[in-house]
Amino acid sequence: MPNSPEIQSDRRQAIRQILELGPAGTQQSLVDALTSQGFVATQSSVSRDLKELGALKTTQGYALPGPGKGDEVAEVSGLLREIDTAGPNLVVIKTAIGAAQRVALALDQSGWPEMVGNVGGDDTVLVATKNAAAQRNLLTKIDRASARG
Amino acid sequence: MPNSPEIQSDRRQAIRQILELGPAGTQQSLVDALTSQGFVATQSSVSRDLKELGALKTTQGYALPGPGKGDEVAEVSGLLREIDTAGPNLVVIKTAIGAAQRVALALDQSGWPEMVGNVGGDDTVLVATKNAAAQRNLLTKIDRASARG
DNA sequence: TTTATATGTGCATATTTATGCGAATCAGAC
DNA sequence: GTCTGATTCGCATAAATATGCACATATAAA
Repeated sequence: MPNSPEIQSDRRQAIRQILELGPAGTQQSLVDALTSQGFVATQSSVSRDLKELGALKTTQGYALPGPGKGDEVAEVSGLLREIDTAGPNLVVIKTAIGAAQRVALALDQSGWPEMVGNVGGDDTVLVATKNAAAQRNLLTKIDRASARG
Repeated sequence: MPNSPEIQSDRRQAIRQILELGPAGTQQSLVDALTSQGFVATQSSVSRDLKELGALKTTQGYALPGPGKGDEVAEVSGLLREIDTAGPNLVVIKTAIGAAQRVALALDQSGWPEMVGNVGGDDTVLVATKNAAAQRNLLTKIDRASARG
């Protein structure tokens, strides 16, 4: 029953848009909102999507992280210099001189699930990724975080 | 079985300290941590405490809002000028000229439960509070938010 | 004091969320 | 085409969280 990757990604984009309008009280309410937009999804998928999107559950409901909590990487985005990959399991991040430790810490704190772990040197952070898909997602997330930070 | 208000407030302070050390995965883990500090509480109370504290549930677990999401008031704290009360059900906030609407909006978005509602004029916001205790809590929260903002 | 009102709590449970598992689909190798 | 392995999904259910209710205590008024 898997959808094409496109549909999954469209659905997540839709969730992002819905949450921008305001917090969603429950996952079921998101399912309903998605349904009315023509997406087919269950609470299970929404639960997984929200984790993937890094959504926060506030007193009001689910929301996407703004700058600050839940967005640790954005705070150090100014220190990033260059990002590249080496195979499907490694991301190489060049940072400002001496900033690699700080960036590595921020990545650790982000809790992004596609990272297996990382090591910070002086101006380079090596990030181990689970696979190619996780690697792609990680690059996207760093981009998005940088746009905010 | 109610504890004295002091114990409740101490317990919440303890939760705040625990969360500063790192996110708590589940409410039960908080109960255990509290127990080991000599507090008696159940998951029910912790659930209520977390709501009251405005805690966020992130992918990592429960955490307190830093600057940003969940802390809307901090972002406008620079616009606040003077805060006073009028009876147990009204808080009067003087703001920078023309900023009252913005402050009122931030208060709305905060979702703080002790507010029944509020109205923003030009440089004054009137906030209706449920009762004296809610009013006290609200003042405390605004103070805390201002310290961060 | 007595009475009335309000608040905090735990228990039990309703509600909500997360996840193990198997099936469906996709991508690539052959 | 047929494999093999990875991924996504829904179902069923486990796990976690929120809450109605009753009661104990506090607070205020008389």
